[in-house]
Amino acid sequence: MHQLKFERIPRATISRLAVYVQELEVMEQQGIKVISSEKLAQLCGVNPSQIRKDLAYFGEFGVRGVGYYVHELREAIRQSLGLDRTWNVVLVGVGNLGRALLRHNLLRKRGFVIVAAFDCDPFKIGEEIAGLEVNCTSKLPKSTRDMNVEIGIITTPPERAQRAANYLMEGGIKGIVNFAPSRISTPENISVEYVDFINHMFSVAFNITQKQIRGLL
Amino acid sequence: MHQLKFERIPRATISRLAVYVQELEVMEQQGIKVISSEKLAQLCGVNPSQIRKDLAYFGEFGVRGVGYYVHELREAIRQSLGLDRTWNVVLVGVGNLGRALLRHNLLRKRGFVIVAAFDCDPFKIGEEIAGLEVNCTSKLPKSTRDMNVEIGIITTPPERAQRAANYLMEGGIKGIVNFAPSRISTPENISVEYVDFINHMFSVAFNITQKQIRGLL
DNA sequence: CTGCCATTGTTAAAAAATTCACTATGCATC
DNA sequence: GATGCATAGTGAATTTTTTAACAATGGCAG
Ligand SMILES: NC(=O)c1ccc[n+]([C@@H]2O[C@H](COP(=O)([O-])OP(=O)(O)OC[C@H]3O[C@@H](n4cnc5c(N)ncnc54)[C@H](O)[C@@H]3O)[C@@H](O)[C@H]2O)c1
Ligand SMILES: NC(=O)c1ccc[n+]([C@@H]2O[C@H](COP(=O)([O-])OP(=O)(O)OC[C@H]3O[C@@H](n4cnc5c(N)ncnc54)[C@H](O)[C@@H]3O)[C@@H](O)[C@H]2O)c1
Repeated sequence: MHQLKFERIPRATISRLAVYVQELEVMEQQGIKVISSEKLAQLCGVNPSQIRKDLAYFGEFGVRGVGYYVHELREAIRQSLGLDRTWNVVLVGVGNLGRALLRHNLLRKRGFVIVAAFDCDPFKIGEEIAGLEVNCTSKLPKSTRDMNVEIGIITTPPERAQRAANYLMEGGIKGIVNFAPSRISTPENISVEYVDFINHMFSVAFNITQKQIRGLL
Repeated sequence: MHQLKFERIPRATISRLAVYVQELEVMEQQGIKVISSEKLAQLCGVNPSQIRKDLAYFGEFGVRGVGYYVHELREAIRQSLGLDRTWNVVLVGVGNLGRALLRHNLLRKRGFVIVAAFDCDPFKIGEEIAGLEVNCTSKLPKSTRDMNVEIGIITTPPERAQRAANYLMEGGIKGIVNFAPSRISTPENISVEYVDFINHMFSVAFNITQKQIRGLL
């Protein structure tokens, strides 16, 4: 009776589901078999209703009076999000951050496999990082088509992000995760996400300032 | 008549303000002197009312019939957020990501100065990165107090994040930006922000999947 | 097999955030 | 100095998201 809802799913829900998955994995490692929304909520720093609601978008995964089976819930979320498969990814801009991401194993663990890396700097082309050779950006469109890549990661300087995005789109990419602090323009059918860490710095600074101001009153 | 409002300011507003600042800086470099909420909204991918509302939390910065003076608006936002000063920051966990952040100059440009870096790996201690010597984590609490550090960045593996946070709190830190994918527990008076990039990967993957499902119907 | 307990799934209420629509006002022009 | 125009500021309406409350139900004890 549930199976597929046509409600729009809030962006914030996806964000939280990522957190749930992470916490569930830790529990699984610790051998915890069952968890209630109450306890999970506590660990994730959210409201228990919120968890039940988030999950309700996708189906019924719990057992009333018992809770959620940790392993099954994790699997259910992964499936719901379309993460129960491998996604081919390319990375554009092999600088400090690009290298860190290439060497990072969490992506692969989640099914995102970086199959190629590109840079426009001749000194970087040919270099090998994490078992991957850096290629010239001009080869990007053909490579991504040949390798059936669906997602592109941009880690170029901000003023180059649009150019990188254009290459990716030329290569038939369907989604972009942009780490550069600049907006890019793309047609409607491309999903774009911006990873911005400076806003978190702003937020912490602002909160500290606020508390100090409040404290003075 | 405005000066200080006691409304709670939405987290999302701060996030957008960071985007506005970035776009305003680009305009300033291009020599653009004045911008309307309409145009800025277009560049930032938001609604013009949203911009006016966001700014209204802090004051009146525009000129009716004209728009906003780019430089003044940028300054006004920076001031409103408490970014018109220098923030001393320390970083814990000098791995791939930690190094990338240490070498990154956007932080400094925004007034966040990393004054010390710590790691527990004896092979890393003593190494110099971006003009900063890596110190032993055991020295962290004393150092942060001595250097008047207010913000800590965590880039350790997730299972070490809590420990890193404890050291930071021992050092009298007021806010934490955690790049590790694990929740940390802290007393109320510490501001914590989680930088999570995997949820953006999830989101793009999910959106692509959704579109494909929709397309089939 | 019955009834109780715990905890989910869900509906309703509340709160928060966004967008709209309009009012106010600074600036330029005549 | 008055008039028109463009655009900011703002209160109200709308939409979205979160939280609370509770009815439904699986498991377990007796
Ligand atoms: N370093 C960090 O910790 C960090 C953190 C968050 C965000 N960022 C952002 O990520 C981006 C990269 O940061 P970084 O520190 O790695 O910078 P970087 O200068 O070290 O690396 C940028 C790389 O992109 C390459 N490049 C430039 N134009 C290109 C193009 N058109 N096509 C392909 N490659 C191109 C350069 O050759 C260079 O290798 C920046 O936008 C930065 O603001 C960095
Ligand atoms: N690499 C990336 O691109 C990336 C991106 C996003 C998030 N992250 C997250 O950031 C964190 C760091 O990632 P990484 O790739 O740099 O890992 P890494 O293993 O390269 O670096 C971790 C560093 O932390 C140090 N460390 C461990 N325990 C410590 C402790 N108790 N005190 C001080 N230092 C300690 C280690 O010695 C090591 O140098 C991880 O949690 C990762 O999930 C990484």
